[in-house]
Amino acid sequence: MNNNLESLTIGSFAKAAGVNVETIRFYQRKNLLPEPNKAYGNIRRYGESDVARVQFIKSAQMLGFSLNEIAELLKLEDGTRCTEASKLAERKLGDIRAKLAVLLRMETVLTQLVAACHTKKGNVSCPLIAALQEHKGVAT
Amino acid sequence: MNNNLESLTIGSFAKAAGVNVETIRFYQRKNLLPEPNKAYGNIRRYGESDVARVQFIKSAQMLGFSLNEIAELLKLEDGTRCTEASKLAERKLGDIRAKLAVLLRMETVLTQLVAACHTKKGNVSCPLIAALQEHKGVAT
DNA sequence: GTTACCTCTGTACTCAAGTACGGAGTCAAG
DNA sequence: CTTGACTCCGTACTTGAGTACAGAGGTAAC
Repeated sequence: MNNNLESLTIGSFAKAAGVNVETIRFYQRKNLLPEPNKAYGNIRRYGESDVARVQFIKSAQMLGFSLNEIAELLKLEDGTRCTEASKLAERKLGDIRAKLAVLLRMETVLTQLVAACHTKKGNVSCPLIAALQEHKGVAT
Repeated sequence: MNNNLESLTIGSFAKAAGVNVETIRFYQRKNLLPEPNKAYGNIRRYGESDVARVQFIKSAQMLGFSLNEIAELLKLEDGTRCTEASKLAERKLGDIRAKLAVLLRMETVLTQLVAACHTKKGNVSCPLIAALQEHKGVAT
């Protein structure tokens, strides 16, 4: 199950990670993925950890992080020195908590909307925008 | 405080919403914003609700929603018929909860990382990727 | 030892989401 | 009634994130 040796060619790697081969190459050019040293025959091999890394990139993208920001996050994984890492982590935590707050508010409002629809069965409008504004009432 | 009349020209509107004038026009072309009927002199006027709408778009973008997806979310706000709205809301809730789950996991891991750095003051590496993988162990 | 299917490198194309710009019209102040 | 700042409309350019493709080489199976 934990087959950790570098055994995948770029094609099967891409398939395993659920992306295009060209995407892999693109990430390598961007230094989001290390270019593995090519064993004999000029052909590169990849392992499970590379697959996980690509999936992480994709998850983070879904959350609105750009590839540059993801590169920062990956620096944490890659074990930068501690002070530096912790600075970075704290900044990223800020971003993440801000996103969490907005998403949570969206979730609440949508849940209420769905509930309202189910009970009232009438025309309901959704104060989605207003709900997201609430926190702004505090300080402008 | 709640100055709700349509009083802003596109320039002040853009400034109030924190975006470029061209962005406003672009959103209008994309039907993310209604084009207000131009009063005399061929010049359009905007109100507070338009500002809120643009800010909503920007928030949702930060969270990884595309403009097309945001258009869907805005349909909810705009009071579509209830059955339809509730279907859409439930789908979007799914998206949002998935994002929440990932963000929460990121938050946990980063928090731990920061704590570890502060106490150990040594070299700590961050199992960020591994942490995001955990849920995948259940069903592949 | 050739055939079919891979990989490698590099360059070019695409698509979403803006940004910039040119030329014409508008408006408020001086 | 002109000047400066703003708006309108349309088209073109830019940037981020890939995708596609051409031409050359590798490789495993027949």
